[in-house]
Amino acid sequence: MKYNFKKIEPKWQKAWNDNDAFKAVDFSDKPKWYGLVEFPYPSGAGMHVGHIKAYSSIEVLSRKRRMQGYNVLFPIGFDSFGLPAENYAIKTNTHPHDITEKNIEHFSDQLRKVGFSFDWNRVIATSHKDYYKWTQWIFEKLYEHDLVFRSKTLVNYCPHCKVVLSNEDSQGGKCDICHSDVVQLSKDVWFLRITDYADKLLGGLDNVDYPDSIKQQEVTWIGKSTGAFVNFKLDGCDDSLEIYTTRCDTLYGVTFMVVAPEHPILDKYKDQIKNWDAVVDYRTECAKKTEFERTQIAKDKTGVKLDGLYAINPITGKQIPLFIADYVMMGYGTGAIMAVPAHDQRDYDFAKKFGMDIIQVIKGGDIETEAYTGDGEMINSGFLNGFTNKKDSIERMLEEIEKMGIGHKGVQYKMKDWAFNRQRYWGEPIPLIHCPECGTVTVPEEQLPLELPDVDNFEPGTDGQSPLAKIDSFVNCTCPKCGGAAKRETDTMPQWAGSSWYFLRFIDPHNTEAFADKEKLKYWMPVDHYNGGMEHVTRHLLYSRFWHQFLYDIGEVNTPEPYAKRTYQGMILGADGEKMSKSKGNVIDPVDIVEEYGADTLRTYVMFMGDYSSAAPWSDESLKGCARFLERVAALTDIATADKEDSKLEVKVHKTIKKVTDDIESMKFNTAIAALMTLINDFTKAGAITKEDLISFIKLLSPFAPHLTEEMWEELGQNTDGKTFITLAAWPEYDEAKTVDAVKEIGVQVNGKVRGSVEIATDATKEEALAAAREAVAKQLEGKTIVKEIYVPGKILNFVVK
RNA sequence: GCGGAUGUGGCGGAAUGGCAGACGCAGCAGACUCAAAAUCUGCCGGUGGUGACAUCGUGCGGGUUCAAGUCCCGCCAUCCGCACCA
Repeated sequence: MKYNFKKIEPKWQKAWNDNDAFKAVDFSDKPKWYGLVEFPYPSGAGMHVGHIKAYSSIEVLSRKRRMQGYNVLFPIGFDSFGLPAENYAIKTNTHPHDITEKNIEHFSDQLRKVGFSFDWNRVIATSHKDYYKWTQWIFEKLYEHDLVFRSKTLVNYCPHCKVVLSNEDSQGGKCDICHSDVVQLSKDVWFLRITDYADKLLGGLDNVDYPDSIKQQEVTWIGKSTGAFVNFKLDGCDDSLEIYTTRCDTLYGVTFMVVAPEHPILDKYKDQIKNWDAVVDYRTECAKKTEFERTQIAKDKTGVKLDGLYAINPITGKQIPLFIADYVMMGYGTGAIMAVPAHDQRDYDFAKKFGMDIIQVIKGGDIETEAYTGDGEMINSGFLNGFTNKKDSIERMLEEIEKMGIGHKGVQYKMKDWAFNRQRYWGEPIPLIHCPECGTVTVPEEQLPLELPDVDNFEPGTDGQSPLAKIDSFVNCTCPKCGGAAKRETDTMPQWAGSSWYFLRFIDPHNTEAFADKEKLKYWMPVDHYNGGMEHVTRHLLYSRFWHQFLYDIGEVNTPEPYAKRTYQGMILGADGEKMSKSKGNVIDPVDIVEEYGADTLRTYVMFMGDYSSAAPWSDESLKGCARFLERVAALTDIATADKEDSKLEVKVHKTIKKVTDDIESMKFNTAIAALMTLINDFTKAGAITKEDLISFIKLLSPFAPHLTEEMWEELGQNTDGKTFITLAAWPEYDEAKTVDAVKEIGVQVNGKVRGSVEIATDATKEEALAAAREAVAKQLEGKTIVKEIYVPGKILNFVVK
């Protein structure tokens, strides 16, 4: 058969579509399998080869599962709210809605051209009102359960995008969207109380199949630490200063305290602070720095001593000085620390610079040169003296602190609550109403969705308000509670809101009564396998687990965790080994490849190019190698003429079935394809093969190259009615007994070095094997005494000689 | 600094402790062709040797083992994530 991808790819895409070949059936008796990929943001640039790689793993697994008799749900949709569309709208004076719909069309077309086996009956888009109705509904549930709160605090702000960002959206001090420096501003912001779920988010990781790298990254991001809160009385004042520490047992070594420049205690006691001007100057200086700068200047400690304000070390009763310094952050712990210079390098550096006392309380190290952070016997510490175990001394001190009533045990997280409102247009309107009489009220459920109104000007206001604030007809409303005049919240939800629950909507995308039917949820959840990018681990993955855990807690879903298994793909780099980018001119457009080489070649290549979770550079030459492979596959119909199966070939076919079956399961797609290439080499050498062998071969290949194999399947007379697809045919079985060679060539070693090889029957006795081996290396054994003979059947023969 | 990963030919990469380099790419040689492309066949880690063969070889240094890319100890390098986190 000649390989004409231009003809066969549209032919089979149409046939699959016309026959609903990939339709997922609710409540089917077959075992269910829910495979998920991260739905794309429909950008103007169209699909990236990265999308193809990210989707191909679940695509291959889905196709294999269908052949193995599963009822497969493999859906696709669009994460269609977001800033790029809005920015583009501003630039080109168009409407984000129109741009988005056009891009969705374009993306759908591209995805179909690659032949992905999505169930297109279930397509969703987060910007459609029948979808965001339920995003708003879930938000209201969160609100009802006190997981939404408003607070005026220091938040991350992107001056370029003019929006407040969550901590997750400003990792590394850079805006997630435009990569410009984020600044810290005090703003009145809506938060989701994700920290209430910190322990559940941690604990849930024990019950899911995620790679360690992903689990570890989430654990680090959540950043749980256990320690103690301790109150230090301010000398001559009624107030105490509360600190957080993980080493309360070093209390005897505290020689000063440091508070963050933004700490409220400063303003309260500004009359007592004699050098208030210096304090204000220092604060101004700090406020100028971005979060990034502040954490980068880690070497040189700066600070100002508070003149006239002192604290009392509660355990020693000694008066100790107070400082402000920007190495203490307002956002972690209490924004104040007890400094133990002898055993904390930061405190040590600070103490050296400002001439503070350094009292050693743990034996070890050399306090003259640096802080000692290791373990050791407690000294200079009253009742703790002699303790050698850190755990015991902390325990004992905690007891004392609680007895004295100056503190208690506590837990801290690095993760912060989720800053949730965005001062932008193209997102879900937050369904809240501000009533002067009743306070904040949610939009009644029957009024959802709260529709995003049309706007002429998408430019965000300079006053830090969303474009919606300019629409009087939207802003002014009546309070659902008292009927009085009220105003709507005009900010919208962040990019991540819609994607925090989309996998649930796929289960029942057209439901108008609920976000999804409970019975259907019970049938399909959890997602069996979810593949996506490493960059979403501390964003989308964390957020969606949080929402799902919440929905579980209120009885809306039946599984505590949304995803049973999560994997990730490695990036496809440009041919130059650099990350693909327009400015470098190394971007590969998947549609160009489909047009020039066909979708099957593209699909096979992205799965063959290397280890799935590692980055690998694009190579046009290697791509051509895959095109050659498929051409050779097509030509196999010409040699499928043998009547009887060659027994050697039979073993090879069974071995390949086993290997491909197992390798796809463990996501070793590259070696699965390599095994098929090896088999085709064997087929070619044999000159003629049976039709049965060819059928097994094309079945194994069909998840990777579905169009070509579908055409061959038809050519081989297996699809006479036009709808008996290979895509739905039974996956080949192998016979374990037939995966073993009757005779195998085995290496023969002398003192661990290979000196020959010998063909040995699989059922040969040890004596027979050794006898044959002795002959094979007779030259090396001559004049030597054999000390030991090792025979590992099927593996190796080794003689230890003297 | 902490956490995770990786290090193997010219390149992408294979190897449940058992003949390192499967498979593919590139390269070389040959066939076909007036020629080129395509295709097919063969070779293809380094060094020495016409050759069978010898010898070295999986980031570096040690160790365990009949046998180490793989296990253990100590380094080095690169990538990713977190980071003055108290």
